[in-house]
Amino acid sequence: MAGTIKAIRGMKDILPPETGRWQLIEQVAREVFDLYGYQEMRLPLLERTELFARSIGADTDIVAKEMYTFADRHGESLTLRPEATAQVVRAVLENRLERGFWVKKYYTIGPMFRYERPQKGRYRQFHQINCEALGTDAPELDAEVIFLLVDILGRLKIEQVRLLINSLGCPECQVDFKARLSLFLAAKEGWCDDCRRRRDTNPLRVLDCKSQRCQELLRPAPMMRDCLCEACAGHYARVLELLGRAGVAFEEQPRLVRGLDYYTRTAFEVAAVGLGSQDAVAGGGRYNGLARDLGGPDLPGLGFAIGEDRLVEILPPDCGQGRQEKIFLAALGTAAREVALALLQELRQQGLAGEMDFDDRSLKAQMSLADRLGATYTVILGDQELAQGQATLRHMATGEQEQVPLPDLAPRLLKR
RNA sequence: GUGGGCGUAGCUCAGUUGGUUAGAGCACCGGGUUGUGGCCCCGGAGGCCGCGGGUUCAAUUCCCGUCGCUCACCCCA
Repeated sequence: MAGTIKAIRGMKDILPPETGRWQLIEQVAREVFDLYGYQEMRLPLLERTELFARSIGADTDIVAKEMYTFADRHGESLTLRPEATAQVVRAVLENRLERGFWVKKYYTIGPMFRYERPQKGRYRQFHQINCEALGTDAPELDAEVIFLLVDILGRLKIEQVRLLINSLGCPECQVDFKARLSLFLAAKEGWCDDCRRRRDTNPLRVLDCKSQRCQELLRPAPMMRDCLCEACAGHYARVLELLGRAGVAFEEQPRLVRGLDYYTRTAFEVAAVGLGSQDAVAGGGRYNGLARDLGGPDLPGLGFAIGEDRLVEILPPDCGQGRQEKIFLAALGTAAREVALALLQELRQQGLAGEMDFDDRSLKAQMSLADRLGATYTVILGDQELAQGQATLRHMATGEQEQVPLPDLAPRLLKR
């Protein structure tokens, strides 16, 4: 329609029946979170810009060119959240939730915003299911978080995914590694334009360049694995061991790096087929220094985000179709409508879904409506039925009909 | 930010080597059943052929621009 207002670029309406798939995903996720001891947080969409600049890293693509940032009416710089982790940590610190010796486990579900060029699986408003666990550096927690993620995907019958894992080490390992990597990169020629740029800005990113030429050149490059300090190496080995014992299939991906600066040690990603180039359905890792970077105490933690939009895409097609039993009341005339409305309310109070038409349509039209709404039974109430204190009950699939006394109708329908 | 592809009915798409009333399928509305849905048959409604400019006697068609969608790069979930 020309001239009508349309949704803005990169943002889309999520409509039925697709909303059923979203509900299913969230329902399963909530069940699993509950099983693992997680509680929900509902957080603001807006935060101070500084929160993201300090946590994600001022030089990252997200902060440097993808955030929806603006000044509010008092001139304060605000940003629509591009991710949730920084915000969860902020909320934990602000509300003093980090106190106590146990592990704090939170999840949050909602929209995130990044000003990127939209494409398949990538929107400017997208939705994440976020898991964060804080309070210990124990590798068992890394394993448990990954179990949780695998559990959600498994219950949703998501097939054909790969769990990629790596360790990014601690800041000390990273300094060592970056130095060695930079020397290596500088000593070689033939890098693509992007990588020549990244050589200076973010050498780690060269590692997962998709250019075949660059990957060739990288073959003899130093590996993060070889730069891990003893503690980090031990931590990583233990995580892999625990995953293996639990029978969780994973692939070590020594080149896996993350685009957010706060990650340390364990980093992982779930890649799916059938999503085009934006194939990361979930990603996460450890962020032991994040709380401190945000002015808080030393609070190790890790988490992940599931890209809900992408998950919906790869969910088996028959999922989330919510086939609710329902009845339709076809009433003819004002008096019948009144009786029908009362009956309908009674059925609904008892938990049986039902609908009726209010616009005095023909029986034919009402039958057609009943069919479209997917009614299993239609109750026909007209003058004839009313006069006899009965209603006609029609089973839609078979077409069988019978006369039922009005008082017996509700019990009859509810009993089946 | 860069590059490719595509914009015709609500949806999926034909079509016009530039020419008079622009088509199909699905969906929608009505009729075939004055109180009975689906299937079938018949009929109907629904289009500034994305927008602006140019070429031309004539543009939905060719050219330029623009906007939008889309895929890829980049980046990430």
